Amino acid sequence: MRPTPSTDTQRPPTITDVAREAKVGKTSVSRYLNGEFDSLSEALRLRIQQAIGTLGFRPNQMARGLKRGRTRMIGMVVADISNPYSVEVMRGVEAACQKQGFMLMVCNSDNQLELEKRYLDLLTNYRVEGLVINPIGLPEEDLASISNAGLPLVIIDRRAVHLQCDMVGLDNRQAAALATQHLLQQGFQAIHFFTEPIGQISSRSEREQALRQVVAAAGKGYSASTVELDMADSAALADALRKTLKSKKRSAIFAGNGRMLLNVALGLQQLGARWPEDIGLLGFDDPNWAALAGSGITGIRQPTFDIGHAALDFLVQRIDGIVSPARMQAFPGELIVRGSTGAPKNVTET
Amino acid sequence: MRPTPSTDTQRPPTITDVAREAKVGKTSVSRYLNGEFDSLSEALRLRIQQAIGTLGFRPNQMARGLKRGRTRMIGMVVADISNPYSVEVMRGVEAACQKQGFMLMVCNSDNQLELEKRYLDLLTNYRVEGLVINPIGLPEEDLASISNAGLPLVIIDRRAVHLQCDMVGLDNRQAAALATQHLLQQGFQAIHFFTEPIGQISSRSEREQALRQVVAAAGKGYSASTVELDMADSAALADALRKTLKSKKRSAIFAGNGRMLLNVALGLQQLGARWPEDIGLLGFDDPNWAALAGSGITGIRQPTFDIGHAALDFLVQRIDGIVSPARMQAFPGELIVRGSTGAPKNVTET
DNA sequence: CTGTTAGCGCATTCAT
DNA sequence: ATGAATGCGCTAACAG
Repeated sequence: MRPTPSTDTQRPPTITDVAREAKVGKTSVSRYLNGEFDSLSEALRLRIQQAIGTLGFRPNQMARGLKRGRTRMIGMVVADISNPYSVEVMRGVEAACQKQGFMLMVCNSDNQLELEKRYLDLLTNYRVEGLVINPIGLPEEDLASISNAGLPLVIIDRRAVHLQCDMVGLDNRQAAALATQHLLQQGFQAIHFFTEPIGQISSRSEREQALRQVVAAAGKGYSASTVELDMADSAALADALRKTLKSKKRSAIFAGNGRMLLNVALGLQQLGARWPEDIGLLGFDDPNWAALAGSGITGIRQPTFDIGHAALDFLVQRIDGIVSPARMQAFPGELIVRGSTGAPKNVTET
Repeated sequence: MRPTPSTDTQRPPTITDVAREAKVGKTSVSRYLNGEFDSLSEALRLRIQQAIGTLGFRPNQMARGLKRGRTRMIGMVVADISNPYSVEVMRGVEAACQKQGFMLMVCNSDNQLELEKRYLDLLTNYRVEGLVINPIGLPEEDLASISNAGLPLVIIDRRAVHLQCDMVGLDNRQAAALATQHLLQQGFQAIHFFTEPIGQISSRSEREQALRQVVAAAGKGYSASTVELDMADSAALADALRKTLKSKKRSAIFAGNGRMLLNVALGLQQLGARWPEDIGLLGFDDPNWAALAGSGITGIRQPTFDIGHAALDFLVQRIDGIVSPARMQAFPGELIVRGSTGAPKNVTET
């Protein structure tokens, strides 16, 4: 007996096939699939189980979704999947999804607004039951239209002003203040905040504001500056670094996120500058390589997994029909101190 | 006029709603949706367009999928999403998906075999049209059952022996040989391959074999050893490192992937060992922080994005019905030389 | 060019 | 305890 001919691409067996094979009605099979064993005789249950096995039947989720009006799918759109921060958040979301019986569709908008829109559309069309989004900018209009359409939505790492929807993220003010105080304590007098363009992005502006506030409160003699940089523009970065290194005061660079921290560190290295001897260095996200770079880089660790998990929990509550005003959950950041913010000492040679 | 009452969760408008609103038949709306404008009068087209707009109608992909028998969804299961390698591959797959009009569902099996199985099941139930998988071990049985069910499948970074399906990955032998030759040229005599448990995982064993082969060909005086380590077991790692550091010969550690490289570097740092002074260091994956660690770490860069892209191209060909024996595409690796494999010199003090 | 009809695979009344 | 019939939103014949 030779294998099935070219028509190897059999369409998958349907509930009807199972019913026929088991010599029962489709209804009974459906009941079996939904675990309604109370209303099934032992005999039927066994026949059905048998039939499903021999046919290799798998219930079509599309059809179920269509019928029940719920797909058990969650969509997630991430601004930059190559940022480990996003990946960690995603892991939290996924773990929570699994506990709750949802399937996660992840899309990477790759920092392109157009792509983000497209994915939002697509996910909507696929009738996901909820959306977790870490938006690029903050296309409040687009998001509003989604939210208004009744689709539950939770935003990560951004605070929307005009939009009524749940938000989860870091307590940026607390975290930035914590780090800035540390820098001042360590004797740094000029703090340079290196960030991607702040624009309308709340997490960035909150970090900047808190930084400035703490520095201002420290009195004169202390200064804060902000450098907005495009991640791709390494020339601009080098310029800014050179300028910063010339500062008379004891200076430190505060990187707005893990990627920026990487770029800054690489840039400093190329310029032959070392931390903390030539300049202090500290960044958000505490990437896993932070201990390796020179004498280690001080960082702010975010509870990324929890953030993702919390986001999905919010979402599921909405899906389950809870009504409540928009909520906001801000997790505290933790300061991990390493060599790059060591006390000023120019004594390297013994 | 107060806002819509509690029933704010309106079900989305359907094609029927549009048809009624535009005073046309559902068929015409369907035609409109599918771009069959040739068979639509200007008048109808406009009315439909109008109706879609005012209703905010979005075609239900589930229903379309059910009807047409194709969902335009691709499933991807990744063994470890927190490995940047996987993320980069995923970006390649996603980019290709978009070009081809597919939607990608990504799942992270988190190195748990059970989870992997579950996700494979789930994706199958959702009737994805193809599967890209970077398997944990190589559950050939499970994969075989999928493949035999007629679902196109492409495996990433693994070579399946008994399984007939397309594979995409690195040319592990070439890459490992290239790196090993470099180490020998640089004067290293004992090469220690640090890897996660090799098991049935072809990429790992191929790397090891190529390494041993090159070392063997170099003649006596040269030696190769393999250390298999669980990523979580830092004590075992420390032990292994201590042992390696005691070696009389000029030694180098060859890390089996980026994560292992990170752990090794951190471990060495904790032991106070430096590269290349105390030991040579080199690893697969060339992580983006490699230049920052000490005098930089030499790495093997993989064309991850291309790998992902190629995988999806293979997959789509299968989906489009191409019949051909299992194919295998192996991309070459590139050696990025940095300080960690510098020539042996114990002259650090001037 | 346009509309009517009949399912896609499944869950759900409603009978029996 | 079981099954027949109906419809979810959409596309694809098949008529006009």
